[in-house]
This record gives sequence, C-alpha cells and structure tokens, in this order.
Amino acid sequence: MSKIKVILLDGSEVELNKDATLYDAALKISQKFAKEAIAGIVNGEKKDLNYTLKNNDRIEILTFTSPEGKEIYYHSTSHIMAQAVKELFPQAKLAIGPAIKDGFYYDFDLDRPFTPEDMVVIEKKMEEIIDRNLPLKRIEVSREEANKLFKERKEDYKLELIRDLQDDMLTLYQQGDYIDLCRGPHIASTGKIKVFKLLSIAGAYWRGNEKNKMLQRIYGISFDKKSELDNYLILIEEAKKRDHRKLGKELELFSMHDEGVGFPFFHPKGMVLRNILEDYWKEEHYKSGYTEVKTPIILNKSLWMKSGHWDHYKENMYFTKIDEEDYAIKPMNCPGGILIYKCTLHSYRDLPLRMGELGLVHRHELSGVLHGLFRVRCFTQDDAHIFMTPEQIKDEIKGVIDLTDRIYKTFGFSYHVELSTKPENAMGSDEIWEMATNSLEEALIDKKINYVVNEGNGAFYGPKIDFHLKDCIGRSWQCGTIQLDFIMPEKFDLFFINKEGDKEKPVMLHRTILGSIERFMGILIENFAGAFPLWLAPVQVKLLPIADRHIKYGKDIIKKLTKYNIRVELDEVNDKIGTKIRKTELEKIPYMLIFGDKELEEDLVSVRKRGKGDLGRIKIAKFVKNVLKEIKDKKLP
RNA sequence: GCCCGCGUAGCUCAGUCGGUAGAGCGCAUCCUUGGUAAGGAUGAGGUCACCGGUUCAAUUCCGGUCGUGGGCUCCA
Repeated sequence: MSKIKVILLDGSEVELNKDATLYDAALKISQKFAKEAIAGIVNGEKKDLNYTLKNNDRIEILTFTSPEGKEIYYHSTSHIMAQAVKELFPQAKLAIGPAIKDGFYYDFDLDRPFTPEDMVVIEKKMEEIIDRNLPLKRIEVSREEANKLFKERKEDYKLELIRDLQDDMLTLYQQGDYIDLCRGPHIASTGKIKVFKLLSIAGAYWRGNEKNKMLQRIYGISFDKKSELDNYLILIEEAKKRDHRKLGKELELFSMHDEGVGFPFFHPKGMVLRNILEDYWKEEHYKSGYTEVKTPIILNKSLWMKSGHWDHYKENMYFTKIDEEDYAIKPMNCPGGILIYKCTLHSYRDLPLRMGELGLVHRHELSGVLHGLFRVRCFTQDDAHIFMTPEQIKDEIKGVIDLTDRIYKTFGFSYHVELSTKPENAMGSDEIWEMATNSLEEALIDKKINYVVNEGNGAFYGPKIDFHLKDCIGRSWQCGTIQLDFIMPEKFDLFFINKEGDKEKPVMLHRTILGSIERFMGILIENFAGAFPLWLAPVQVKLLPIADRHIKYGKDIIKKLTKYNIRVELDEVNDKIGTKIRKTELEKIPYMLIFGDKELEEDLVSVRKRGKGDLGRIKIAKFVKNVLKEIKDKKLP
C-alpha cells in the first residue's frame, strides 16, 4: 500500500496510508488528540474530520481549545438544536443558526412563541439526539437540487438564502432526517457534544432588518467539559452581580425615573464620583495644554442647517420653539465650539488651539435600546476640538494618544486600538483622505501601538481612531475616539492667517477619551463591582464607635478628617460593632475606623480595611497621612 | 420602534384557582452598651404601575397605555 505524508503546523511531517483522513492524521499523533479533534484546516481551508488527505497537504487539527474549533463546535450544536426544534415543532421554519463569540443561536419562524418550558423540552430532545450519535454528513448538490429539496421541506428562508448565493454547487449537512444548507465544516457526529445549555429566547428580525418579519431566536452555548460550562455560568452570575444598574441603586449613586426615561438622576454619592472624575479630567487636560469652554444646550435651527445635522441627524434630535423660532437641543458640541473659534481672528501662532468641553448632549435613542448609564438619551461628552494646521495633525494625534493612555492607566484599564478608514459615502477628495489616514496611521506607528484596521468604517467627514478598553472580567468597551474632520471647517468657512499673511483653512480634530461621563461611570462601577479605589470612593472612611459613649470621639475625628477633604461618615446607630462592620462592608467603603475605650485615651483608631480585615491600632494623624498619600497616588485596589 | 417576559411596602421577593395582602432587609421607638461581617422587642409603612372592560365583587381575568428586563446579521 502506498503512503503519503502531510505537514503539521509546527513543520513536522506525518506519514499516512493513501486515502487517509484528517481523523487518521490526528489518530497517528495520539489517541487522545483524535478523541478531542473537532475538525481541521487543510491548506488553509476548514474541513471535516473525514476529509481525505493528499500528499504534502499542510494540516492543522482543531480542538475546542482554539477559537476556530470552538466556532465549529458551537455551530454543530446549533444544528442539533435546530433538529430538536424541528422534531418537536415540525411546522417551524429554519432561518439561520450561526456560531457567535460565546455560543450560538438559531432563528426560527414559528406560529407561537417559545416558552421557558419549551426550552427544557428542547434541551431534553437535544440530549436524545446527542445520545443517538448521528453522523453529520456533508452533501454536495446543485442549485436545482437544493432548491427542490428545500421547496419540498417548505423551508422558505433557506430558499431565499439560496437565491442570494452565487455558487453553482452548494453544500448541505445532514444528520438523521435533518438537513441544513451549510458551508460547514462540522463535528463528525452528534455524540461529540459533551455539554450544552440553552440560555435565552429573543426576537430577531429576519436578516436584521426591521422591515422583515420578527423571528424567534434561541441562544445557547456548549463546551467539551462540564466544568467549563459551570465556569461560564459563574461568569454570567459575576457580571450580573456587577450590573451598574443594580449597584447604582444599592450604593445610592443614581436613579432612573418614569418622568424622564433615559435621563439619569445623580444622587449625592454619584455626584461625588462624577465631580472627582471631571476634576481629574480637567486637571489632566489643563496639563496637556487644553482650555475649557461651555456652549449652550439649545441653539437656533440655522446653526444645525449649516452644520448638516438638520439633514443628516434630525431623527436623533429634539426640538423646541422660542419666540416662534425653531431651535434644536444639541446632539453634538462641535457647532457651538466652532462659533467660539469664529469669534476672534486667529493667527497661525495660536494653533494648535485645544478647546475642551464637558458638553451635555441629547440624542433620541429608540426606547428599546436604553440601558442604565450605558445607553441614555442625554449624556456628557468629554469632548475637545483641536483646530490646527495640516502639518500639526500628526503631533496633535500623538498628544491625544498620550493623554488617553495616561488617563486609562490611572483607572487600571488596558485597551486596544482600531483605525477606521474611508467609508462608501465619504465627503472630500481621495488625497485629503489619504493624507488624514496616513497621519493617523503614522502617529500610531510612531507610538508603537498595535492596531486593527477597520476598513470603510470611518465617519463620512473623516477617518478615526477608536479606543476599546478592557475591564477586569474581560469585557471591552468603546470609549475614546479621535476623528479628523475636514468638512466642518469648510462648511463654517473657518480660517487662520498664515505666515504669508493669507487666509488658510484649519483642520479640526474631534476627540473624546472617556466617551461619555455617564457611561464611563457605569463602566467604573462594573469594573470595580462598586468597590472603588480610595480616591474615587464617594465615602472613604466610615467611623464605627463601639458604644454610644464613643460617638463624641467620632465627631472629633470627623473634624480632623474633613479638614483634609477626606470623605467621612459616622455610624451613630445603636448596633453592635459586628453589625456596623457588616453594614459598612456591604456599602463597600474602603476604610473603617473602630474606636472604644482603648482608643479614646491616646488619639488612636483601630483601622479595618474593606475586604482585608483588621489592620490594628494607629494614631489618627498617622492614618490621615497614609490615607492622603493613597488618595494622591490614586492607588488601585 | 419591533418580539417575548416582568411590574405587589424605600429595597429584594412571596401570595391571591376573583372576596382589597405577607416575609426578610431598611426605617422609627424601646431594651441592650456590645471589640472586628447580622443582639432582642414593638411599631409605622401598600389605591397590588396607570386607564378601561367583564363581574354582585378585579391586585388577580381580558384589552390598552406607560415603565422595565433580554434580544433585534457576530450572515448558508
């Protein structure tokens, strides 16, 4: 019998019998590996395990540990779910059922809604299908055959999908009586799926278009070990515990009311956090050569017509009338900032002009997308507009990158960067786009920052850099953005006087770092799970007297601490010390000072740190000194 | 905006197969004055989201409104 050889990822070669499959290759490496194998990649293409190999093929075996392996595993689980649904509800029509980042979904068109009870039944049926260990067979058919098959099966959505496909030959995957239009690859048989869980039911439009029919989507996830499913469910619980809407209420930071849907109310403790954030922001911006402005919330229609918002952004704007004239509530700060720029004649010597604005903007978001502080209808952008000469672009971008980096690091966030290039509907010439995109790119390269290019995702007026920060449980949030804008200076006829004494058009750079103060607060709440670092904590120190007779001593301590702007509260409730400690731990206050007869005599306090426990007795003055240093250093927990 | 679920005390939730309601936490008062994550007693607090309909009777059933939660291409 003749032999072939294939090349593995690490360059090593494996000798196999002629007509050997990917599975045989895995088996040759080890029994365990073959058992874990999900599918493979042959010469760059994903293939099923029963794919027949040829001499000199470069192969990689995929297991659940790789993202590609997971994707195939999830996708196969979605087919099993669809089969279960079809067996239970033969009248259900199949739409699409892809793998997603965390699991999979399948969309169905069914005459009645799925219920939580249905989920249990579907899960049971899925177990059954997995036990049957049905092979997933790949079938190649012509368009005509595929059409005929899905017509017989009354799968209207599959027929629509086929219509949009270019290929003459299509692939189907079959397991038992279930057949799906699918590119594959898939696991070898249903028995490969070890554990899975259906997570939720939701509505979803056919092809994501709100003009199309609303289908029913079932989400699920699968793993190759039960322990991994358990970990995943724990992570979901952890995220739930950190939900800023829940913590915001419990810690009395903010509230939402029917009287102003999407408009958050900030409570005293929330305002402390907010003011610290804003003060810190102003300080950093001042140090980086920014000035600060504040522009009005309501401005005349004429301004919004000129800026283009009236034509391009009207759907998201609120309007009002003053003295019979039309006004709009600002959805962005730039037109206001531009009016300030235009107030004076600028020399090239004034540039770059960095104008910061914590500007409150209102945008009409669809009611269904509102979500705590993350998606609201009014929010404060930590905006700034930089007016500069084209030559200054690169340096200014580098400056913004530095500032952003410094601010994110202060909160302990890591981040990644995306560069978005010219979109379809862009305004402005190709040259100017190229110049702008190059400036952004060169700045990133100079700064040695890795970035992902997001082709065609720029704003219509210019390319942009986006900053996505990562929180401590691995979720990422788009916050900062740097956008180059050539359109507004044009529309508003902005200019400065150059060295030659001629009028010249400045370039505008629009940027945020935190994004929205409100949203950033939400991110901070979830990242720290409400247990803020000392410098951000609304209450920094809680005073806990052992007995009522020590309250007076507590009042003296308040005076001593507030003198240094340390935020302190005294617990005067008649509880035992254990109870007071418990209450304070739940309020997530960083330090507790406990004092009774033993401390009273010598200006001592007993220090207890949140989550750490008793730190022992210390002089009040020494405690103040330590705390002030921790605040000044903005130490992270 | 659309689909599905939910809306009972300040908070978290139970309950009523239709006869106007209950717990824990919190709050108030009292007893207790206690040394590092829950001492005890008593009490106040609810038009059961809102508006209609069915009914002798609606917090409960039905319809609508508002709010809220999850989701609305990560493409066969």
